[in-house]
This record gives sequence, C-alpha cells and structure tokens, in this order.
Amino acid sequence: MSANPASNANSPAPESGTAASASAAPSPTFSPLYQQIKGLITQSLESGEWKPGEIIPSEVELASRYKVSQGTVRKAIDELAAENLLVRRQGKGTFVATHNEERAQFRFLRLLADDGAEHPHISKLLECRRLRATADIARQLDLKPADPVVQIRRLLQFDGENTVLDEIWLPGAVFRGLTIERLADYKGPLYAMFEAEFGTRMIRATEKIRAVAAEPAVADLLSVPTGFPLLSVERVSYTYGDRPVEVRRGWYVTTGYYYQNDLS
Amino acid sequence: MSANPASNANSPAPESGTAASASAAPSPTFSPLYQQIKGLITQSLESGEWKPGEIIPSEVELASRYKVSQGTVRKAIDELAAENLLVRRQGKGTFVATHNEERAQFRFLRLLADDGAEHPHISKLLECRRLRATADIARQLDLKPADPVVQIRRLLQFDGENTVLDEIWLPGAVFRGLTIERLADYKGPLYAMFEAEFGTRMIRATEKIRAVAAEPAVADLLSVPTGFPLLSVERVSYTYGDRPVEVRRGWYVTTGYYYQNDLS
DNA sequence: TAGTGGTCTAGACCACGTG
DNA sequence: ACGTGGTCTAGACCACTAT
Repeated sequence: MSANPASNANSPAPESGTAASASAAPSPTFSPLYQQIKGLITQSLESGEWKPGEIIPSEVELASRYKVSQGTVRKAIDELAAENLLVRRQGKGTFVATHNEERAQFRFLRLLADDGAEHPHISKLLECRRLRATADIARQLDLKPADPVVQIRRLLQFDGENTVLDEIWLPGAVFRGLTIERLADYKGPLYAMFEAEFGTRMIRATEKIRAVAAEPAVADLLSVPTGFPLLSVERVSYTYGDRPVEVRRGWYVTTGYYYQNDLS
Repeated sequence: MSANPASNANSPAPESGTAASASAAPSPTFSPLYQQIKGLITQSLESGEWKPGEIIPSEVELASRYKVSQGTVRKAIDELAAENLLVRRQGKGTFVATHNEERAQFRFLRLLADDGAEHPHISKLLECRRLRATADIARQLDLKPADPVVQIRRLLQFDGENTVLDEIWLPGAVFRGLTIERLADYKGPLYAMFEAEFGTRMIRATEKIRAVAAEPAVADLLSVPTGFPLLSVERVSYTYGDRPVEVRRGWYVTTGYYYQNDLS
C-alpha cells in the first residue's frame, strides 16, 4: 500500500497507474487525488451501481478498491455528503441520498405557515401532456427548439386551501412513458418518483423569485382575485454533471404562508 | 508533542489538562477536540483579538498554542471557513472574513437584473432615529419591550430607480452613537460599517419572503401605484453566539430584477 | 528561499449501532 | 464482539505567494 499517487511529478520513476488521469506537468492541470476519487464515486452513483437509499461500500473497502488511503476516500465522501449526494450514519455506514426523507423535501419547497410550522400538503394533478419545447424552455433545458417535452400542471393544497400552482417542463427523451396516471398512482414527492422510476435525481436548483399580479387564469385556479399579489418562482433543476432536467414555474399564495430562506 | 488529548477515558493515567473541558464520562457530554478548538478561535474572533480583514496565526502556530496537532486545528478552521467566518488563501494565510468583499455583499442582497447581471446600487438615507422597541421588535431582538432601539429607513436605487425600501431596527445598547450623519459619511455596505465601527459582525440571517400589495406610503416612496405587487422580505440577522442583532423589513420592486436563490 | 495552506498516508483509538 | 464512521496524531511532500 505504499504506492505514491500523491507524487504527481516527483521521483524519476514515472509510475502513475493509480486511479484517474494523473498529470505529469503539475501547473495547468492539477486535480487532487480525493477529487478524482470523488469523480469515480459520482460515476457509480450516476450509473446506478448504488441506488438512492442503498448503502455504499465502507470507507476501507473503497480505499482498497481505489488503491488510496482511507483518509483520501474520507475526504471525497465528506464533500459528497456536504453536497447532499450521500448521507453518513455513524455506526451504520454511508447511504445514497434520496428525496424520500423529510429533510430532503423541505430543501425544495420552503413554504411555512406564519407560525413557522411545516404543514403537509396534497397535490392535485391538472394536466400532463407531451408537446414541443418553446425556444425559451428549450434553451433552459439545453434542448433544441421543438424537441419533445412533457408538461405537468398541478395544484398544491395546504390545509385544504389552494396555495401553489406549478407548471413543470421535463425533457421528453428522459421522461418517456410518464403519464398522468403514473403520476397519480405514485405516493410521495415528485422528485422521489423521478429518481425511482426514471433514474433522474435532482441535485441542485436555482430559483428566480418575483412578486407579480395574478393573471385571470392563474387567479381562478388559486381562488384569489385577479391582480392579487403572488410569489413567482422560476426554478431550473440540475442532475449529475450539472445538466438541467427540469424547468418549473410556480405561483405561491403567501397569505398565511411564507417562503423561508437562510443566508448562511 | 505526544500528548494524548484524544483519549478522553483511555489509559489509567488521568492526565487531560489540555484545552477545554475534557469529559471523563464519554456518554453524555462528548465534544470533539476540534470543536473545542473551534470555540476557542471563535472567542478570539468575537473578542476582537483578530479583526475583520486581518490575518490570524498560522496553523502550526495555533497548534502549538492549543497543544494539539496541526490536523486538529485544520479541521476547526475548515468548519469556520465553511461558515464564512474565516477565509483561507493558499500560500498567504487565513484571514478574518469581512463584509467589504464583493462576495460577502451578494450573500445578503441577492437582487439581480433580469439578464442575470449584478448591478450596483446607491443608498438614500431617509431617517435614523432612536425609539422604544415595540413588543414585536423586542421579541425578535431578544430585548425587553420598550428597550431603546435605533430605527433606520433607507431607499436603494438600482440604475437610478427606486427599487428597495428598507426599515431596520437595531438594539440601542449596542449601536450607541449611531447617527444619520455617521451613516451618510461611511462609504461601503451597512454591515461593513457595523463590523468596523460597532464591533458587531453579522454571521447569518433568516428571511421570510412574501408577495404583498404596496400600501400607499410604501408605494409613494418606491414610485409605484398603490396595490402594486412587492416582494416583502423580513430578515433577522445574528452575530456570534446566535444572538439576534438586526430586524429588517424590506420591500422590493421586482420589475426588471429578481431575488436569486440557490437550493443546494 | 522560506512560510503558508493543501494533500496524502498510516496507524491508533473512540463513539455508535447491531448482532 | 465486531464493523462502521468519527477523531487525533505525526510526518512527508506539494502548490502557491512573497521576499
């Protein structure tokens, strides 16, 4: 185990066949070993070798597989856990993160009641149809204009009151076979279904938030008067490799509820 | 340097006089060494031993001061850097974070133009007066009702247009001697002034975001019609020890601009 | 050349969860 | 009792920055 992957350009001996691409010239392309290990682990996650909710091999096992020390594997896993791709559980092992946990759900719908409580909600599906991407949606999903997409429209009810209207676009090539029946049958969060049934896990997202006046069609669905102030939330979600796989436009009624954000 | 602070209850020899409170019984109160070091470093930050922008002692120096290994100090600093209290610069040293950096400012005012560009803004002070805390403000600032507070009101202009109206409350005991003149004279962000002139550094904040209809007084100041949809942002900011030291109510005009949030 | 943070290793021991 | 992640150490070397 005394191999020296650390020495990128060290002793005369040019032995380097360890893990990924070890560069000879240190200056332009230098990637720490643990970053390379991180990449290898991410590959296994993306390929489905370890599925959401499952346990991954122990640190010592991964260390021997990749021919590095446990500390190096540890640092790679540390970063992946910080990015919410893995979850560590002391005494048990390291697990692939999933959108089925309580914790993961609040990450992507941070709507709390005025008293700070996290209320449950139910989803009313309005529509699920296949159509061709507009120029705007195509650009955001990194598709060509008129490529096939799936559009979902739904309503979220908090305490029986219509609170959120969502319009969701997904690349049709990835979400082949997605129908409103399958959506209706699935119990649990949308993102949990996407990762379980389509192998597409949402890693991160960016949101653009504005205050807008409700247009008649939206106002009607949300049971508020036309012109009522709504929170407009435009989200783009990304999966492995920072590939965009969802565009979502949401309208939130924020009377009795608020969008919680932490600056830290 | 072969002291063994790691052994909380190890060999018969009960030598443990290292840094903070090393517990004898491992079960109920166990705090890792690096957490204790982290606490000691935080104390030095809070007490002003190392001021914002300044360099702190090197890792080896801190290791010898605290009688632990460099790796333990490193882990403590790693976490403090992740929490934006410290900034590491390879080859130079580790520095106390400050609100004067570009990066730190966007953390607390995430308003971007529709094209994604970060526009500069100028601040127009409206008011700065001392009054007594309402029950609501007192509760949020952890004060007693009718305790003295400072209220600041100001307008932010983006590209010459009134865009943000802020109402800020600060504990009067901490911000003694704060006047509108001093505010007007200071060049730079508000939080940079607070840390430089009052030794109070904002560490983190929580925001409650809603869409509201502009009331006449607010609408007038923001040059929009009454009833216009505005983003309402209620912020509470915290300093060391998670003590709240600022309440801020903001109204944002989000035509041409949006509030950017990243879910990661 | 010297000093700083950054990486990597090897080994020891601890806390936690499960047999 | 055993395996897992979590902590701590000591030492080596690398990359970056300044002098």
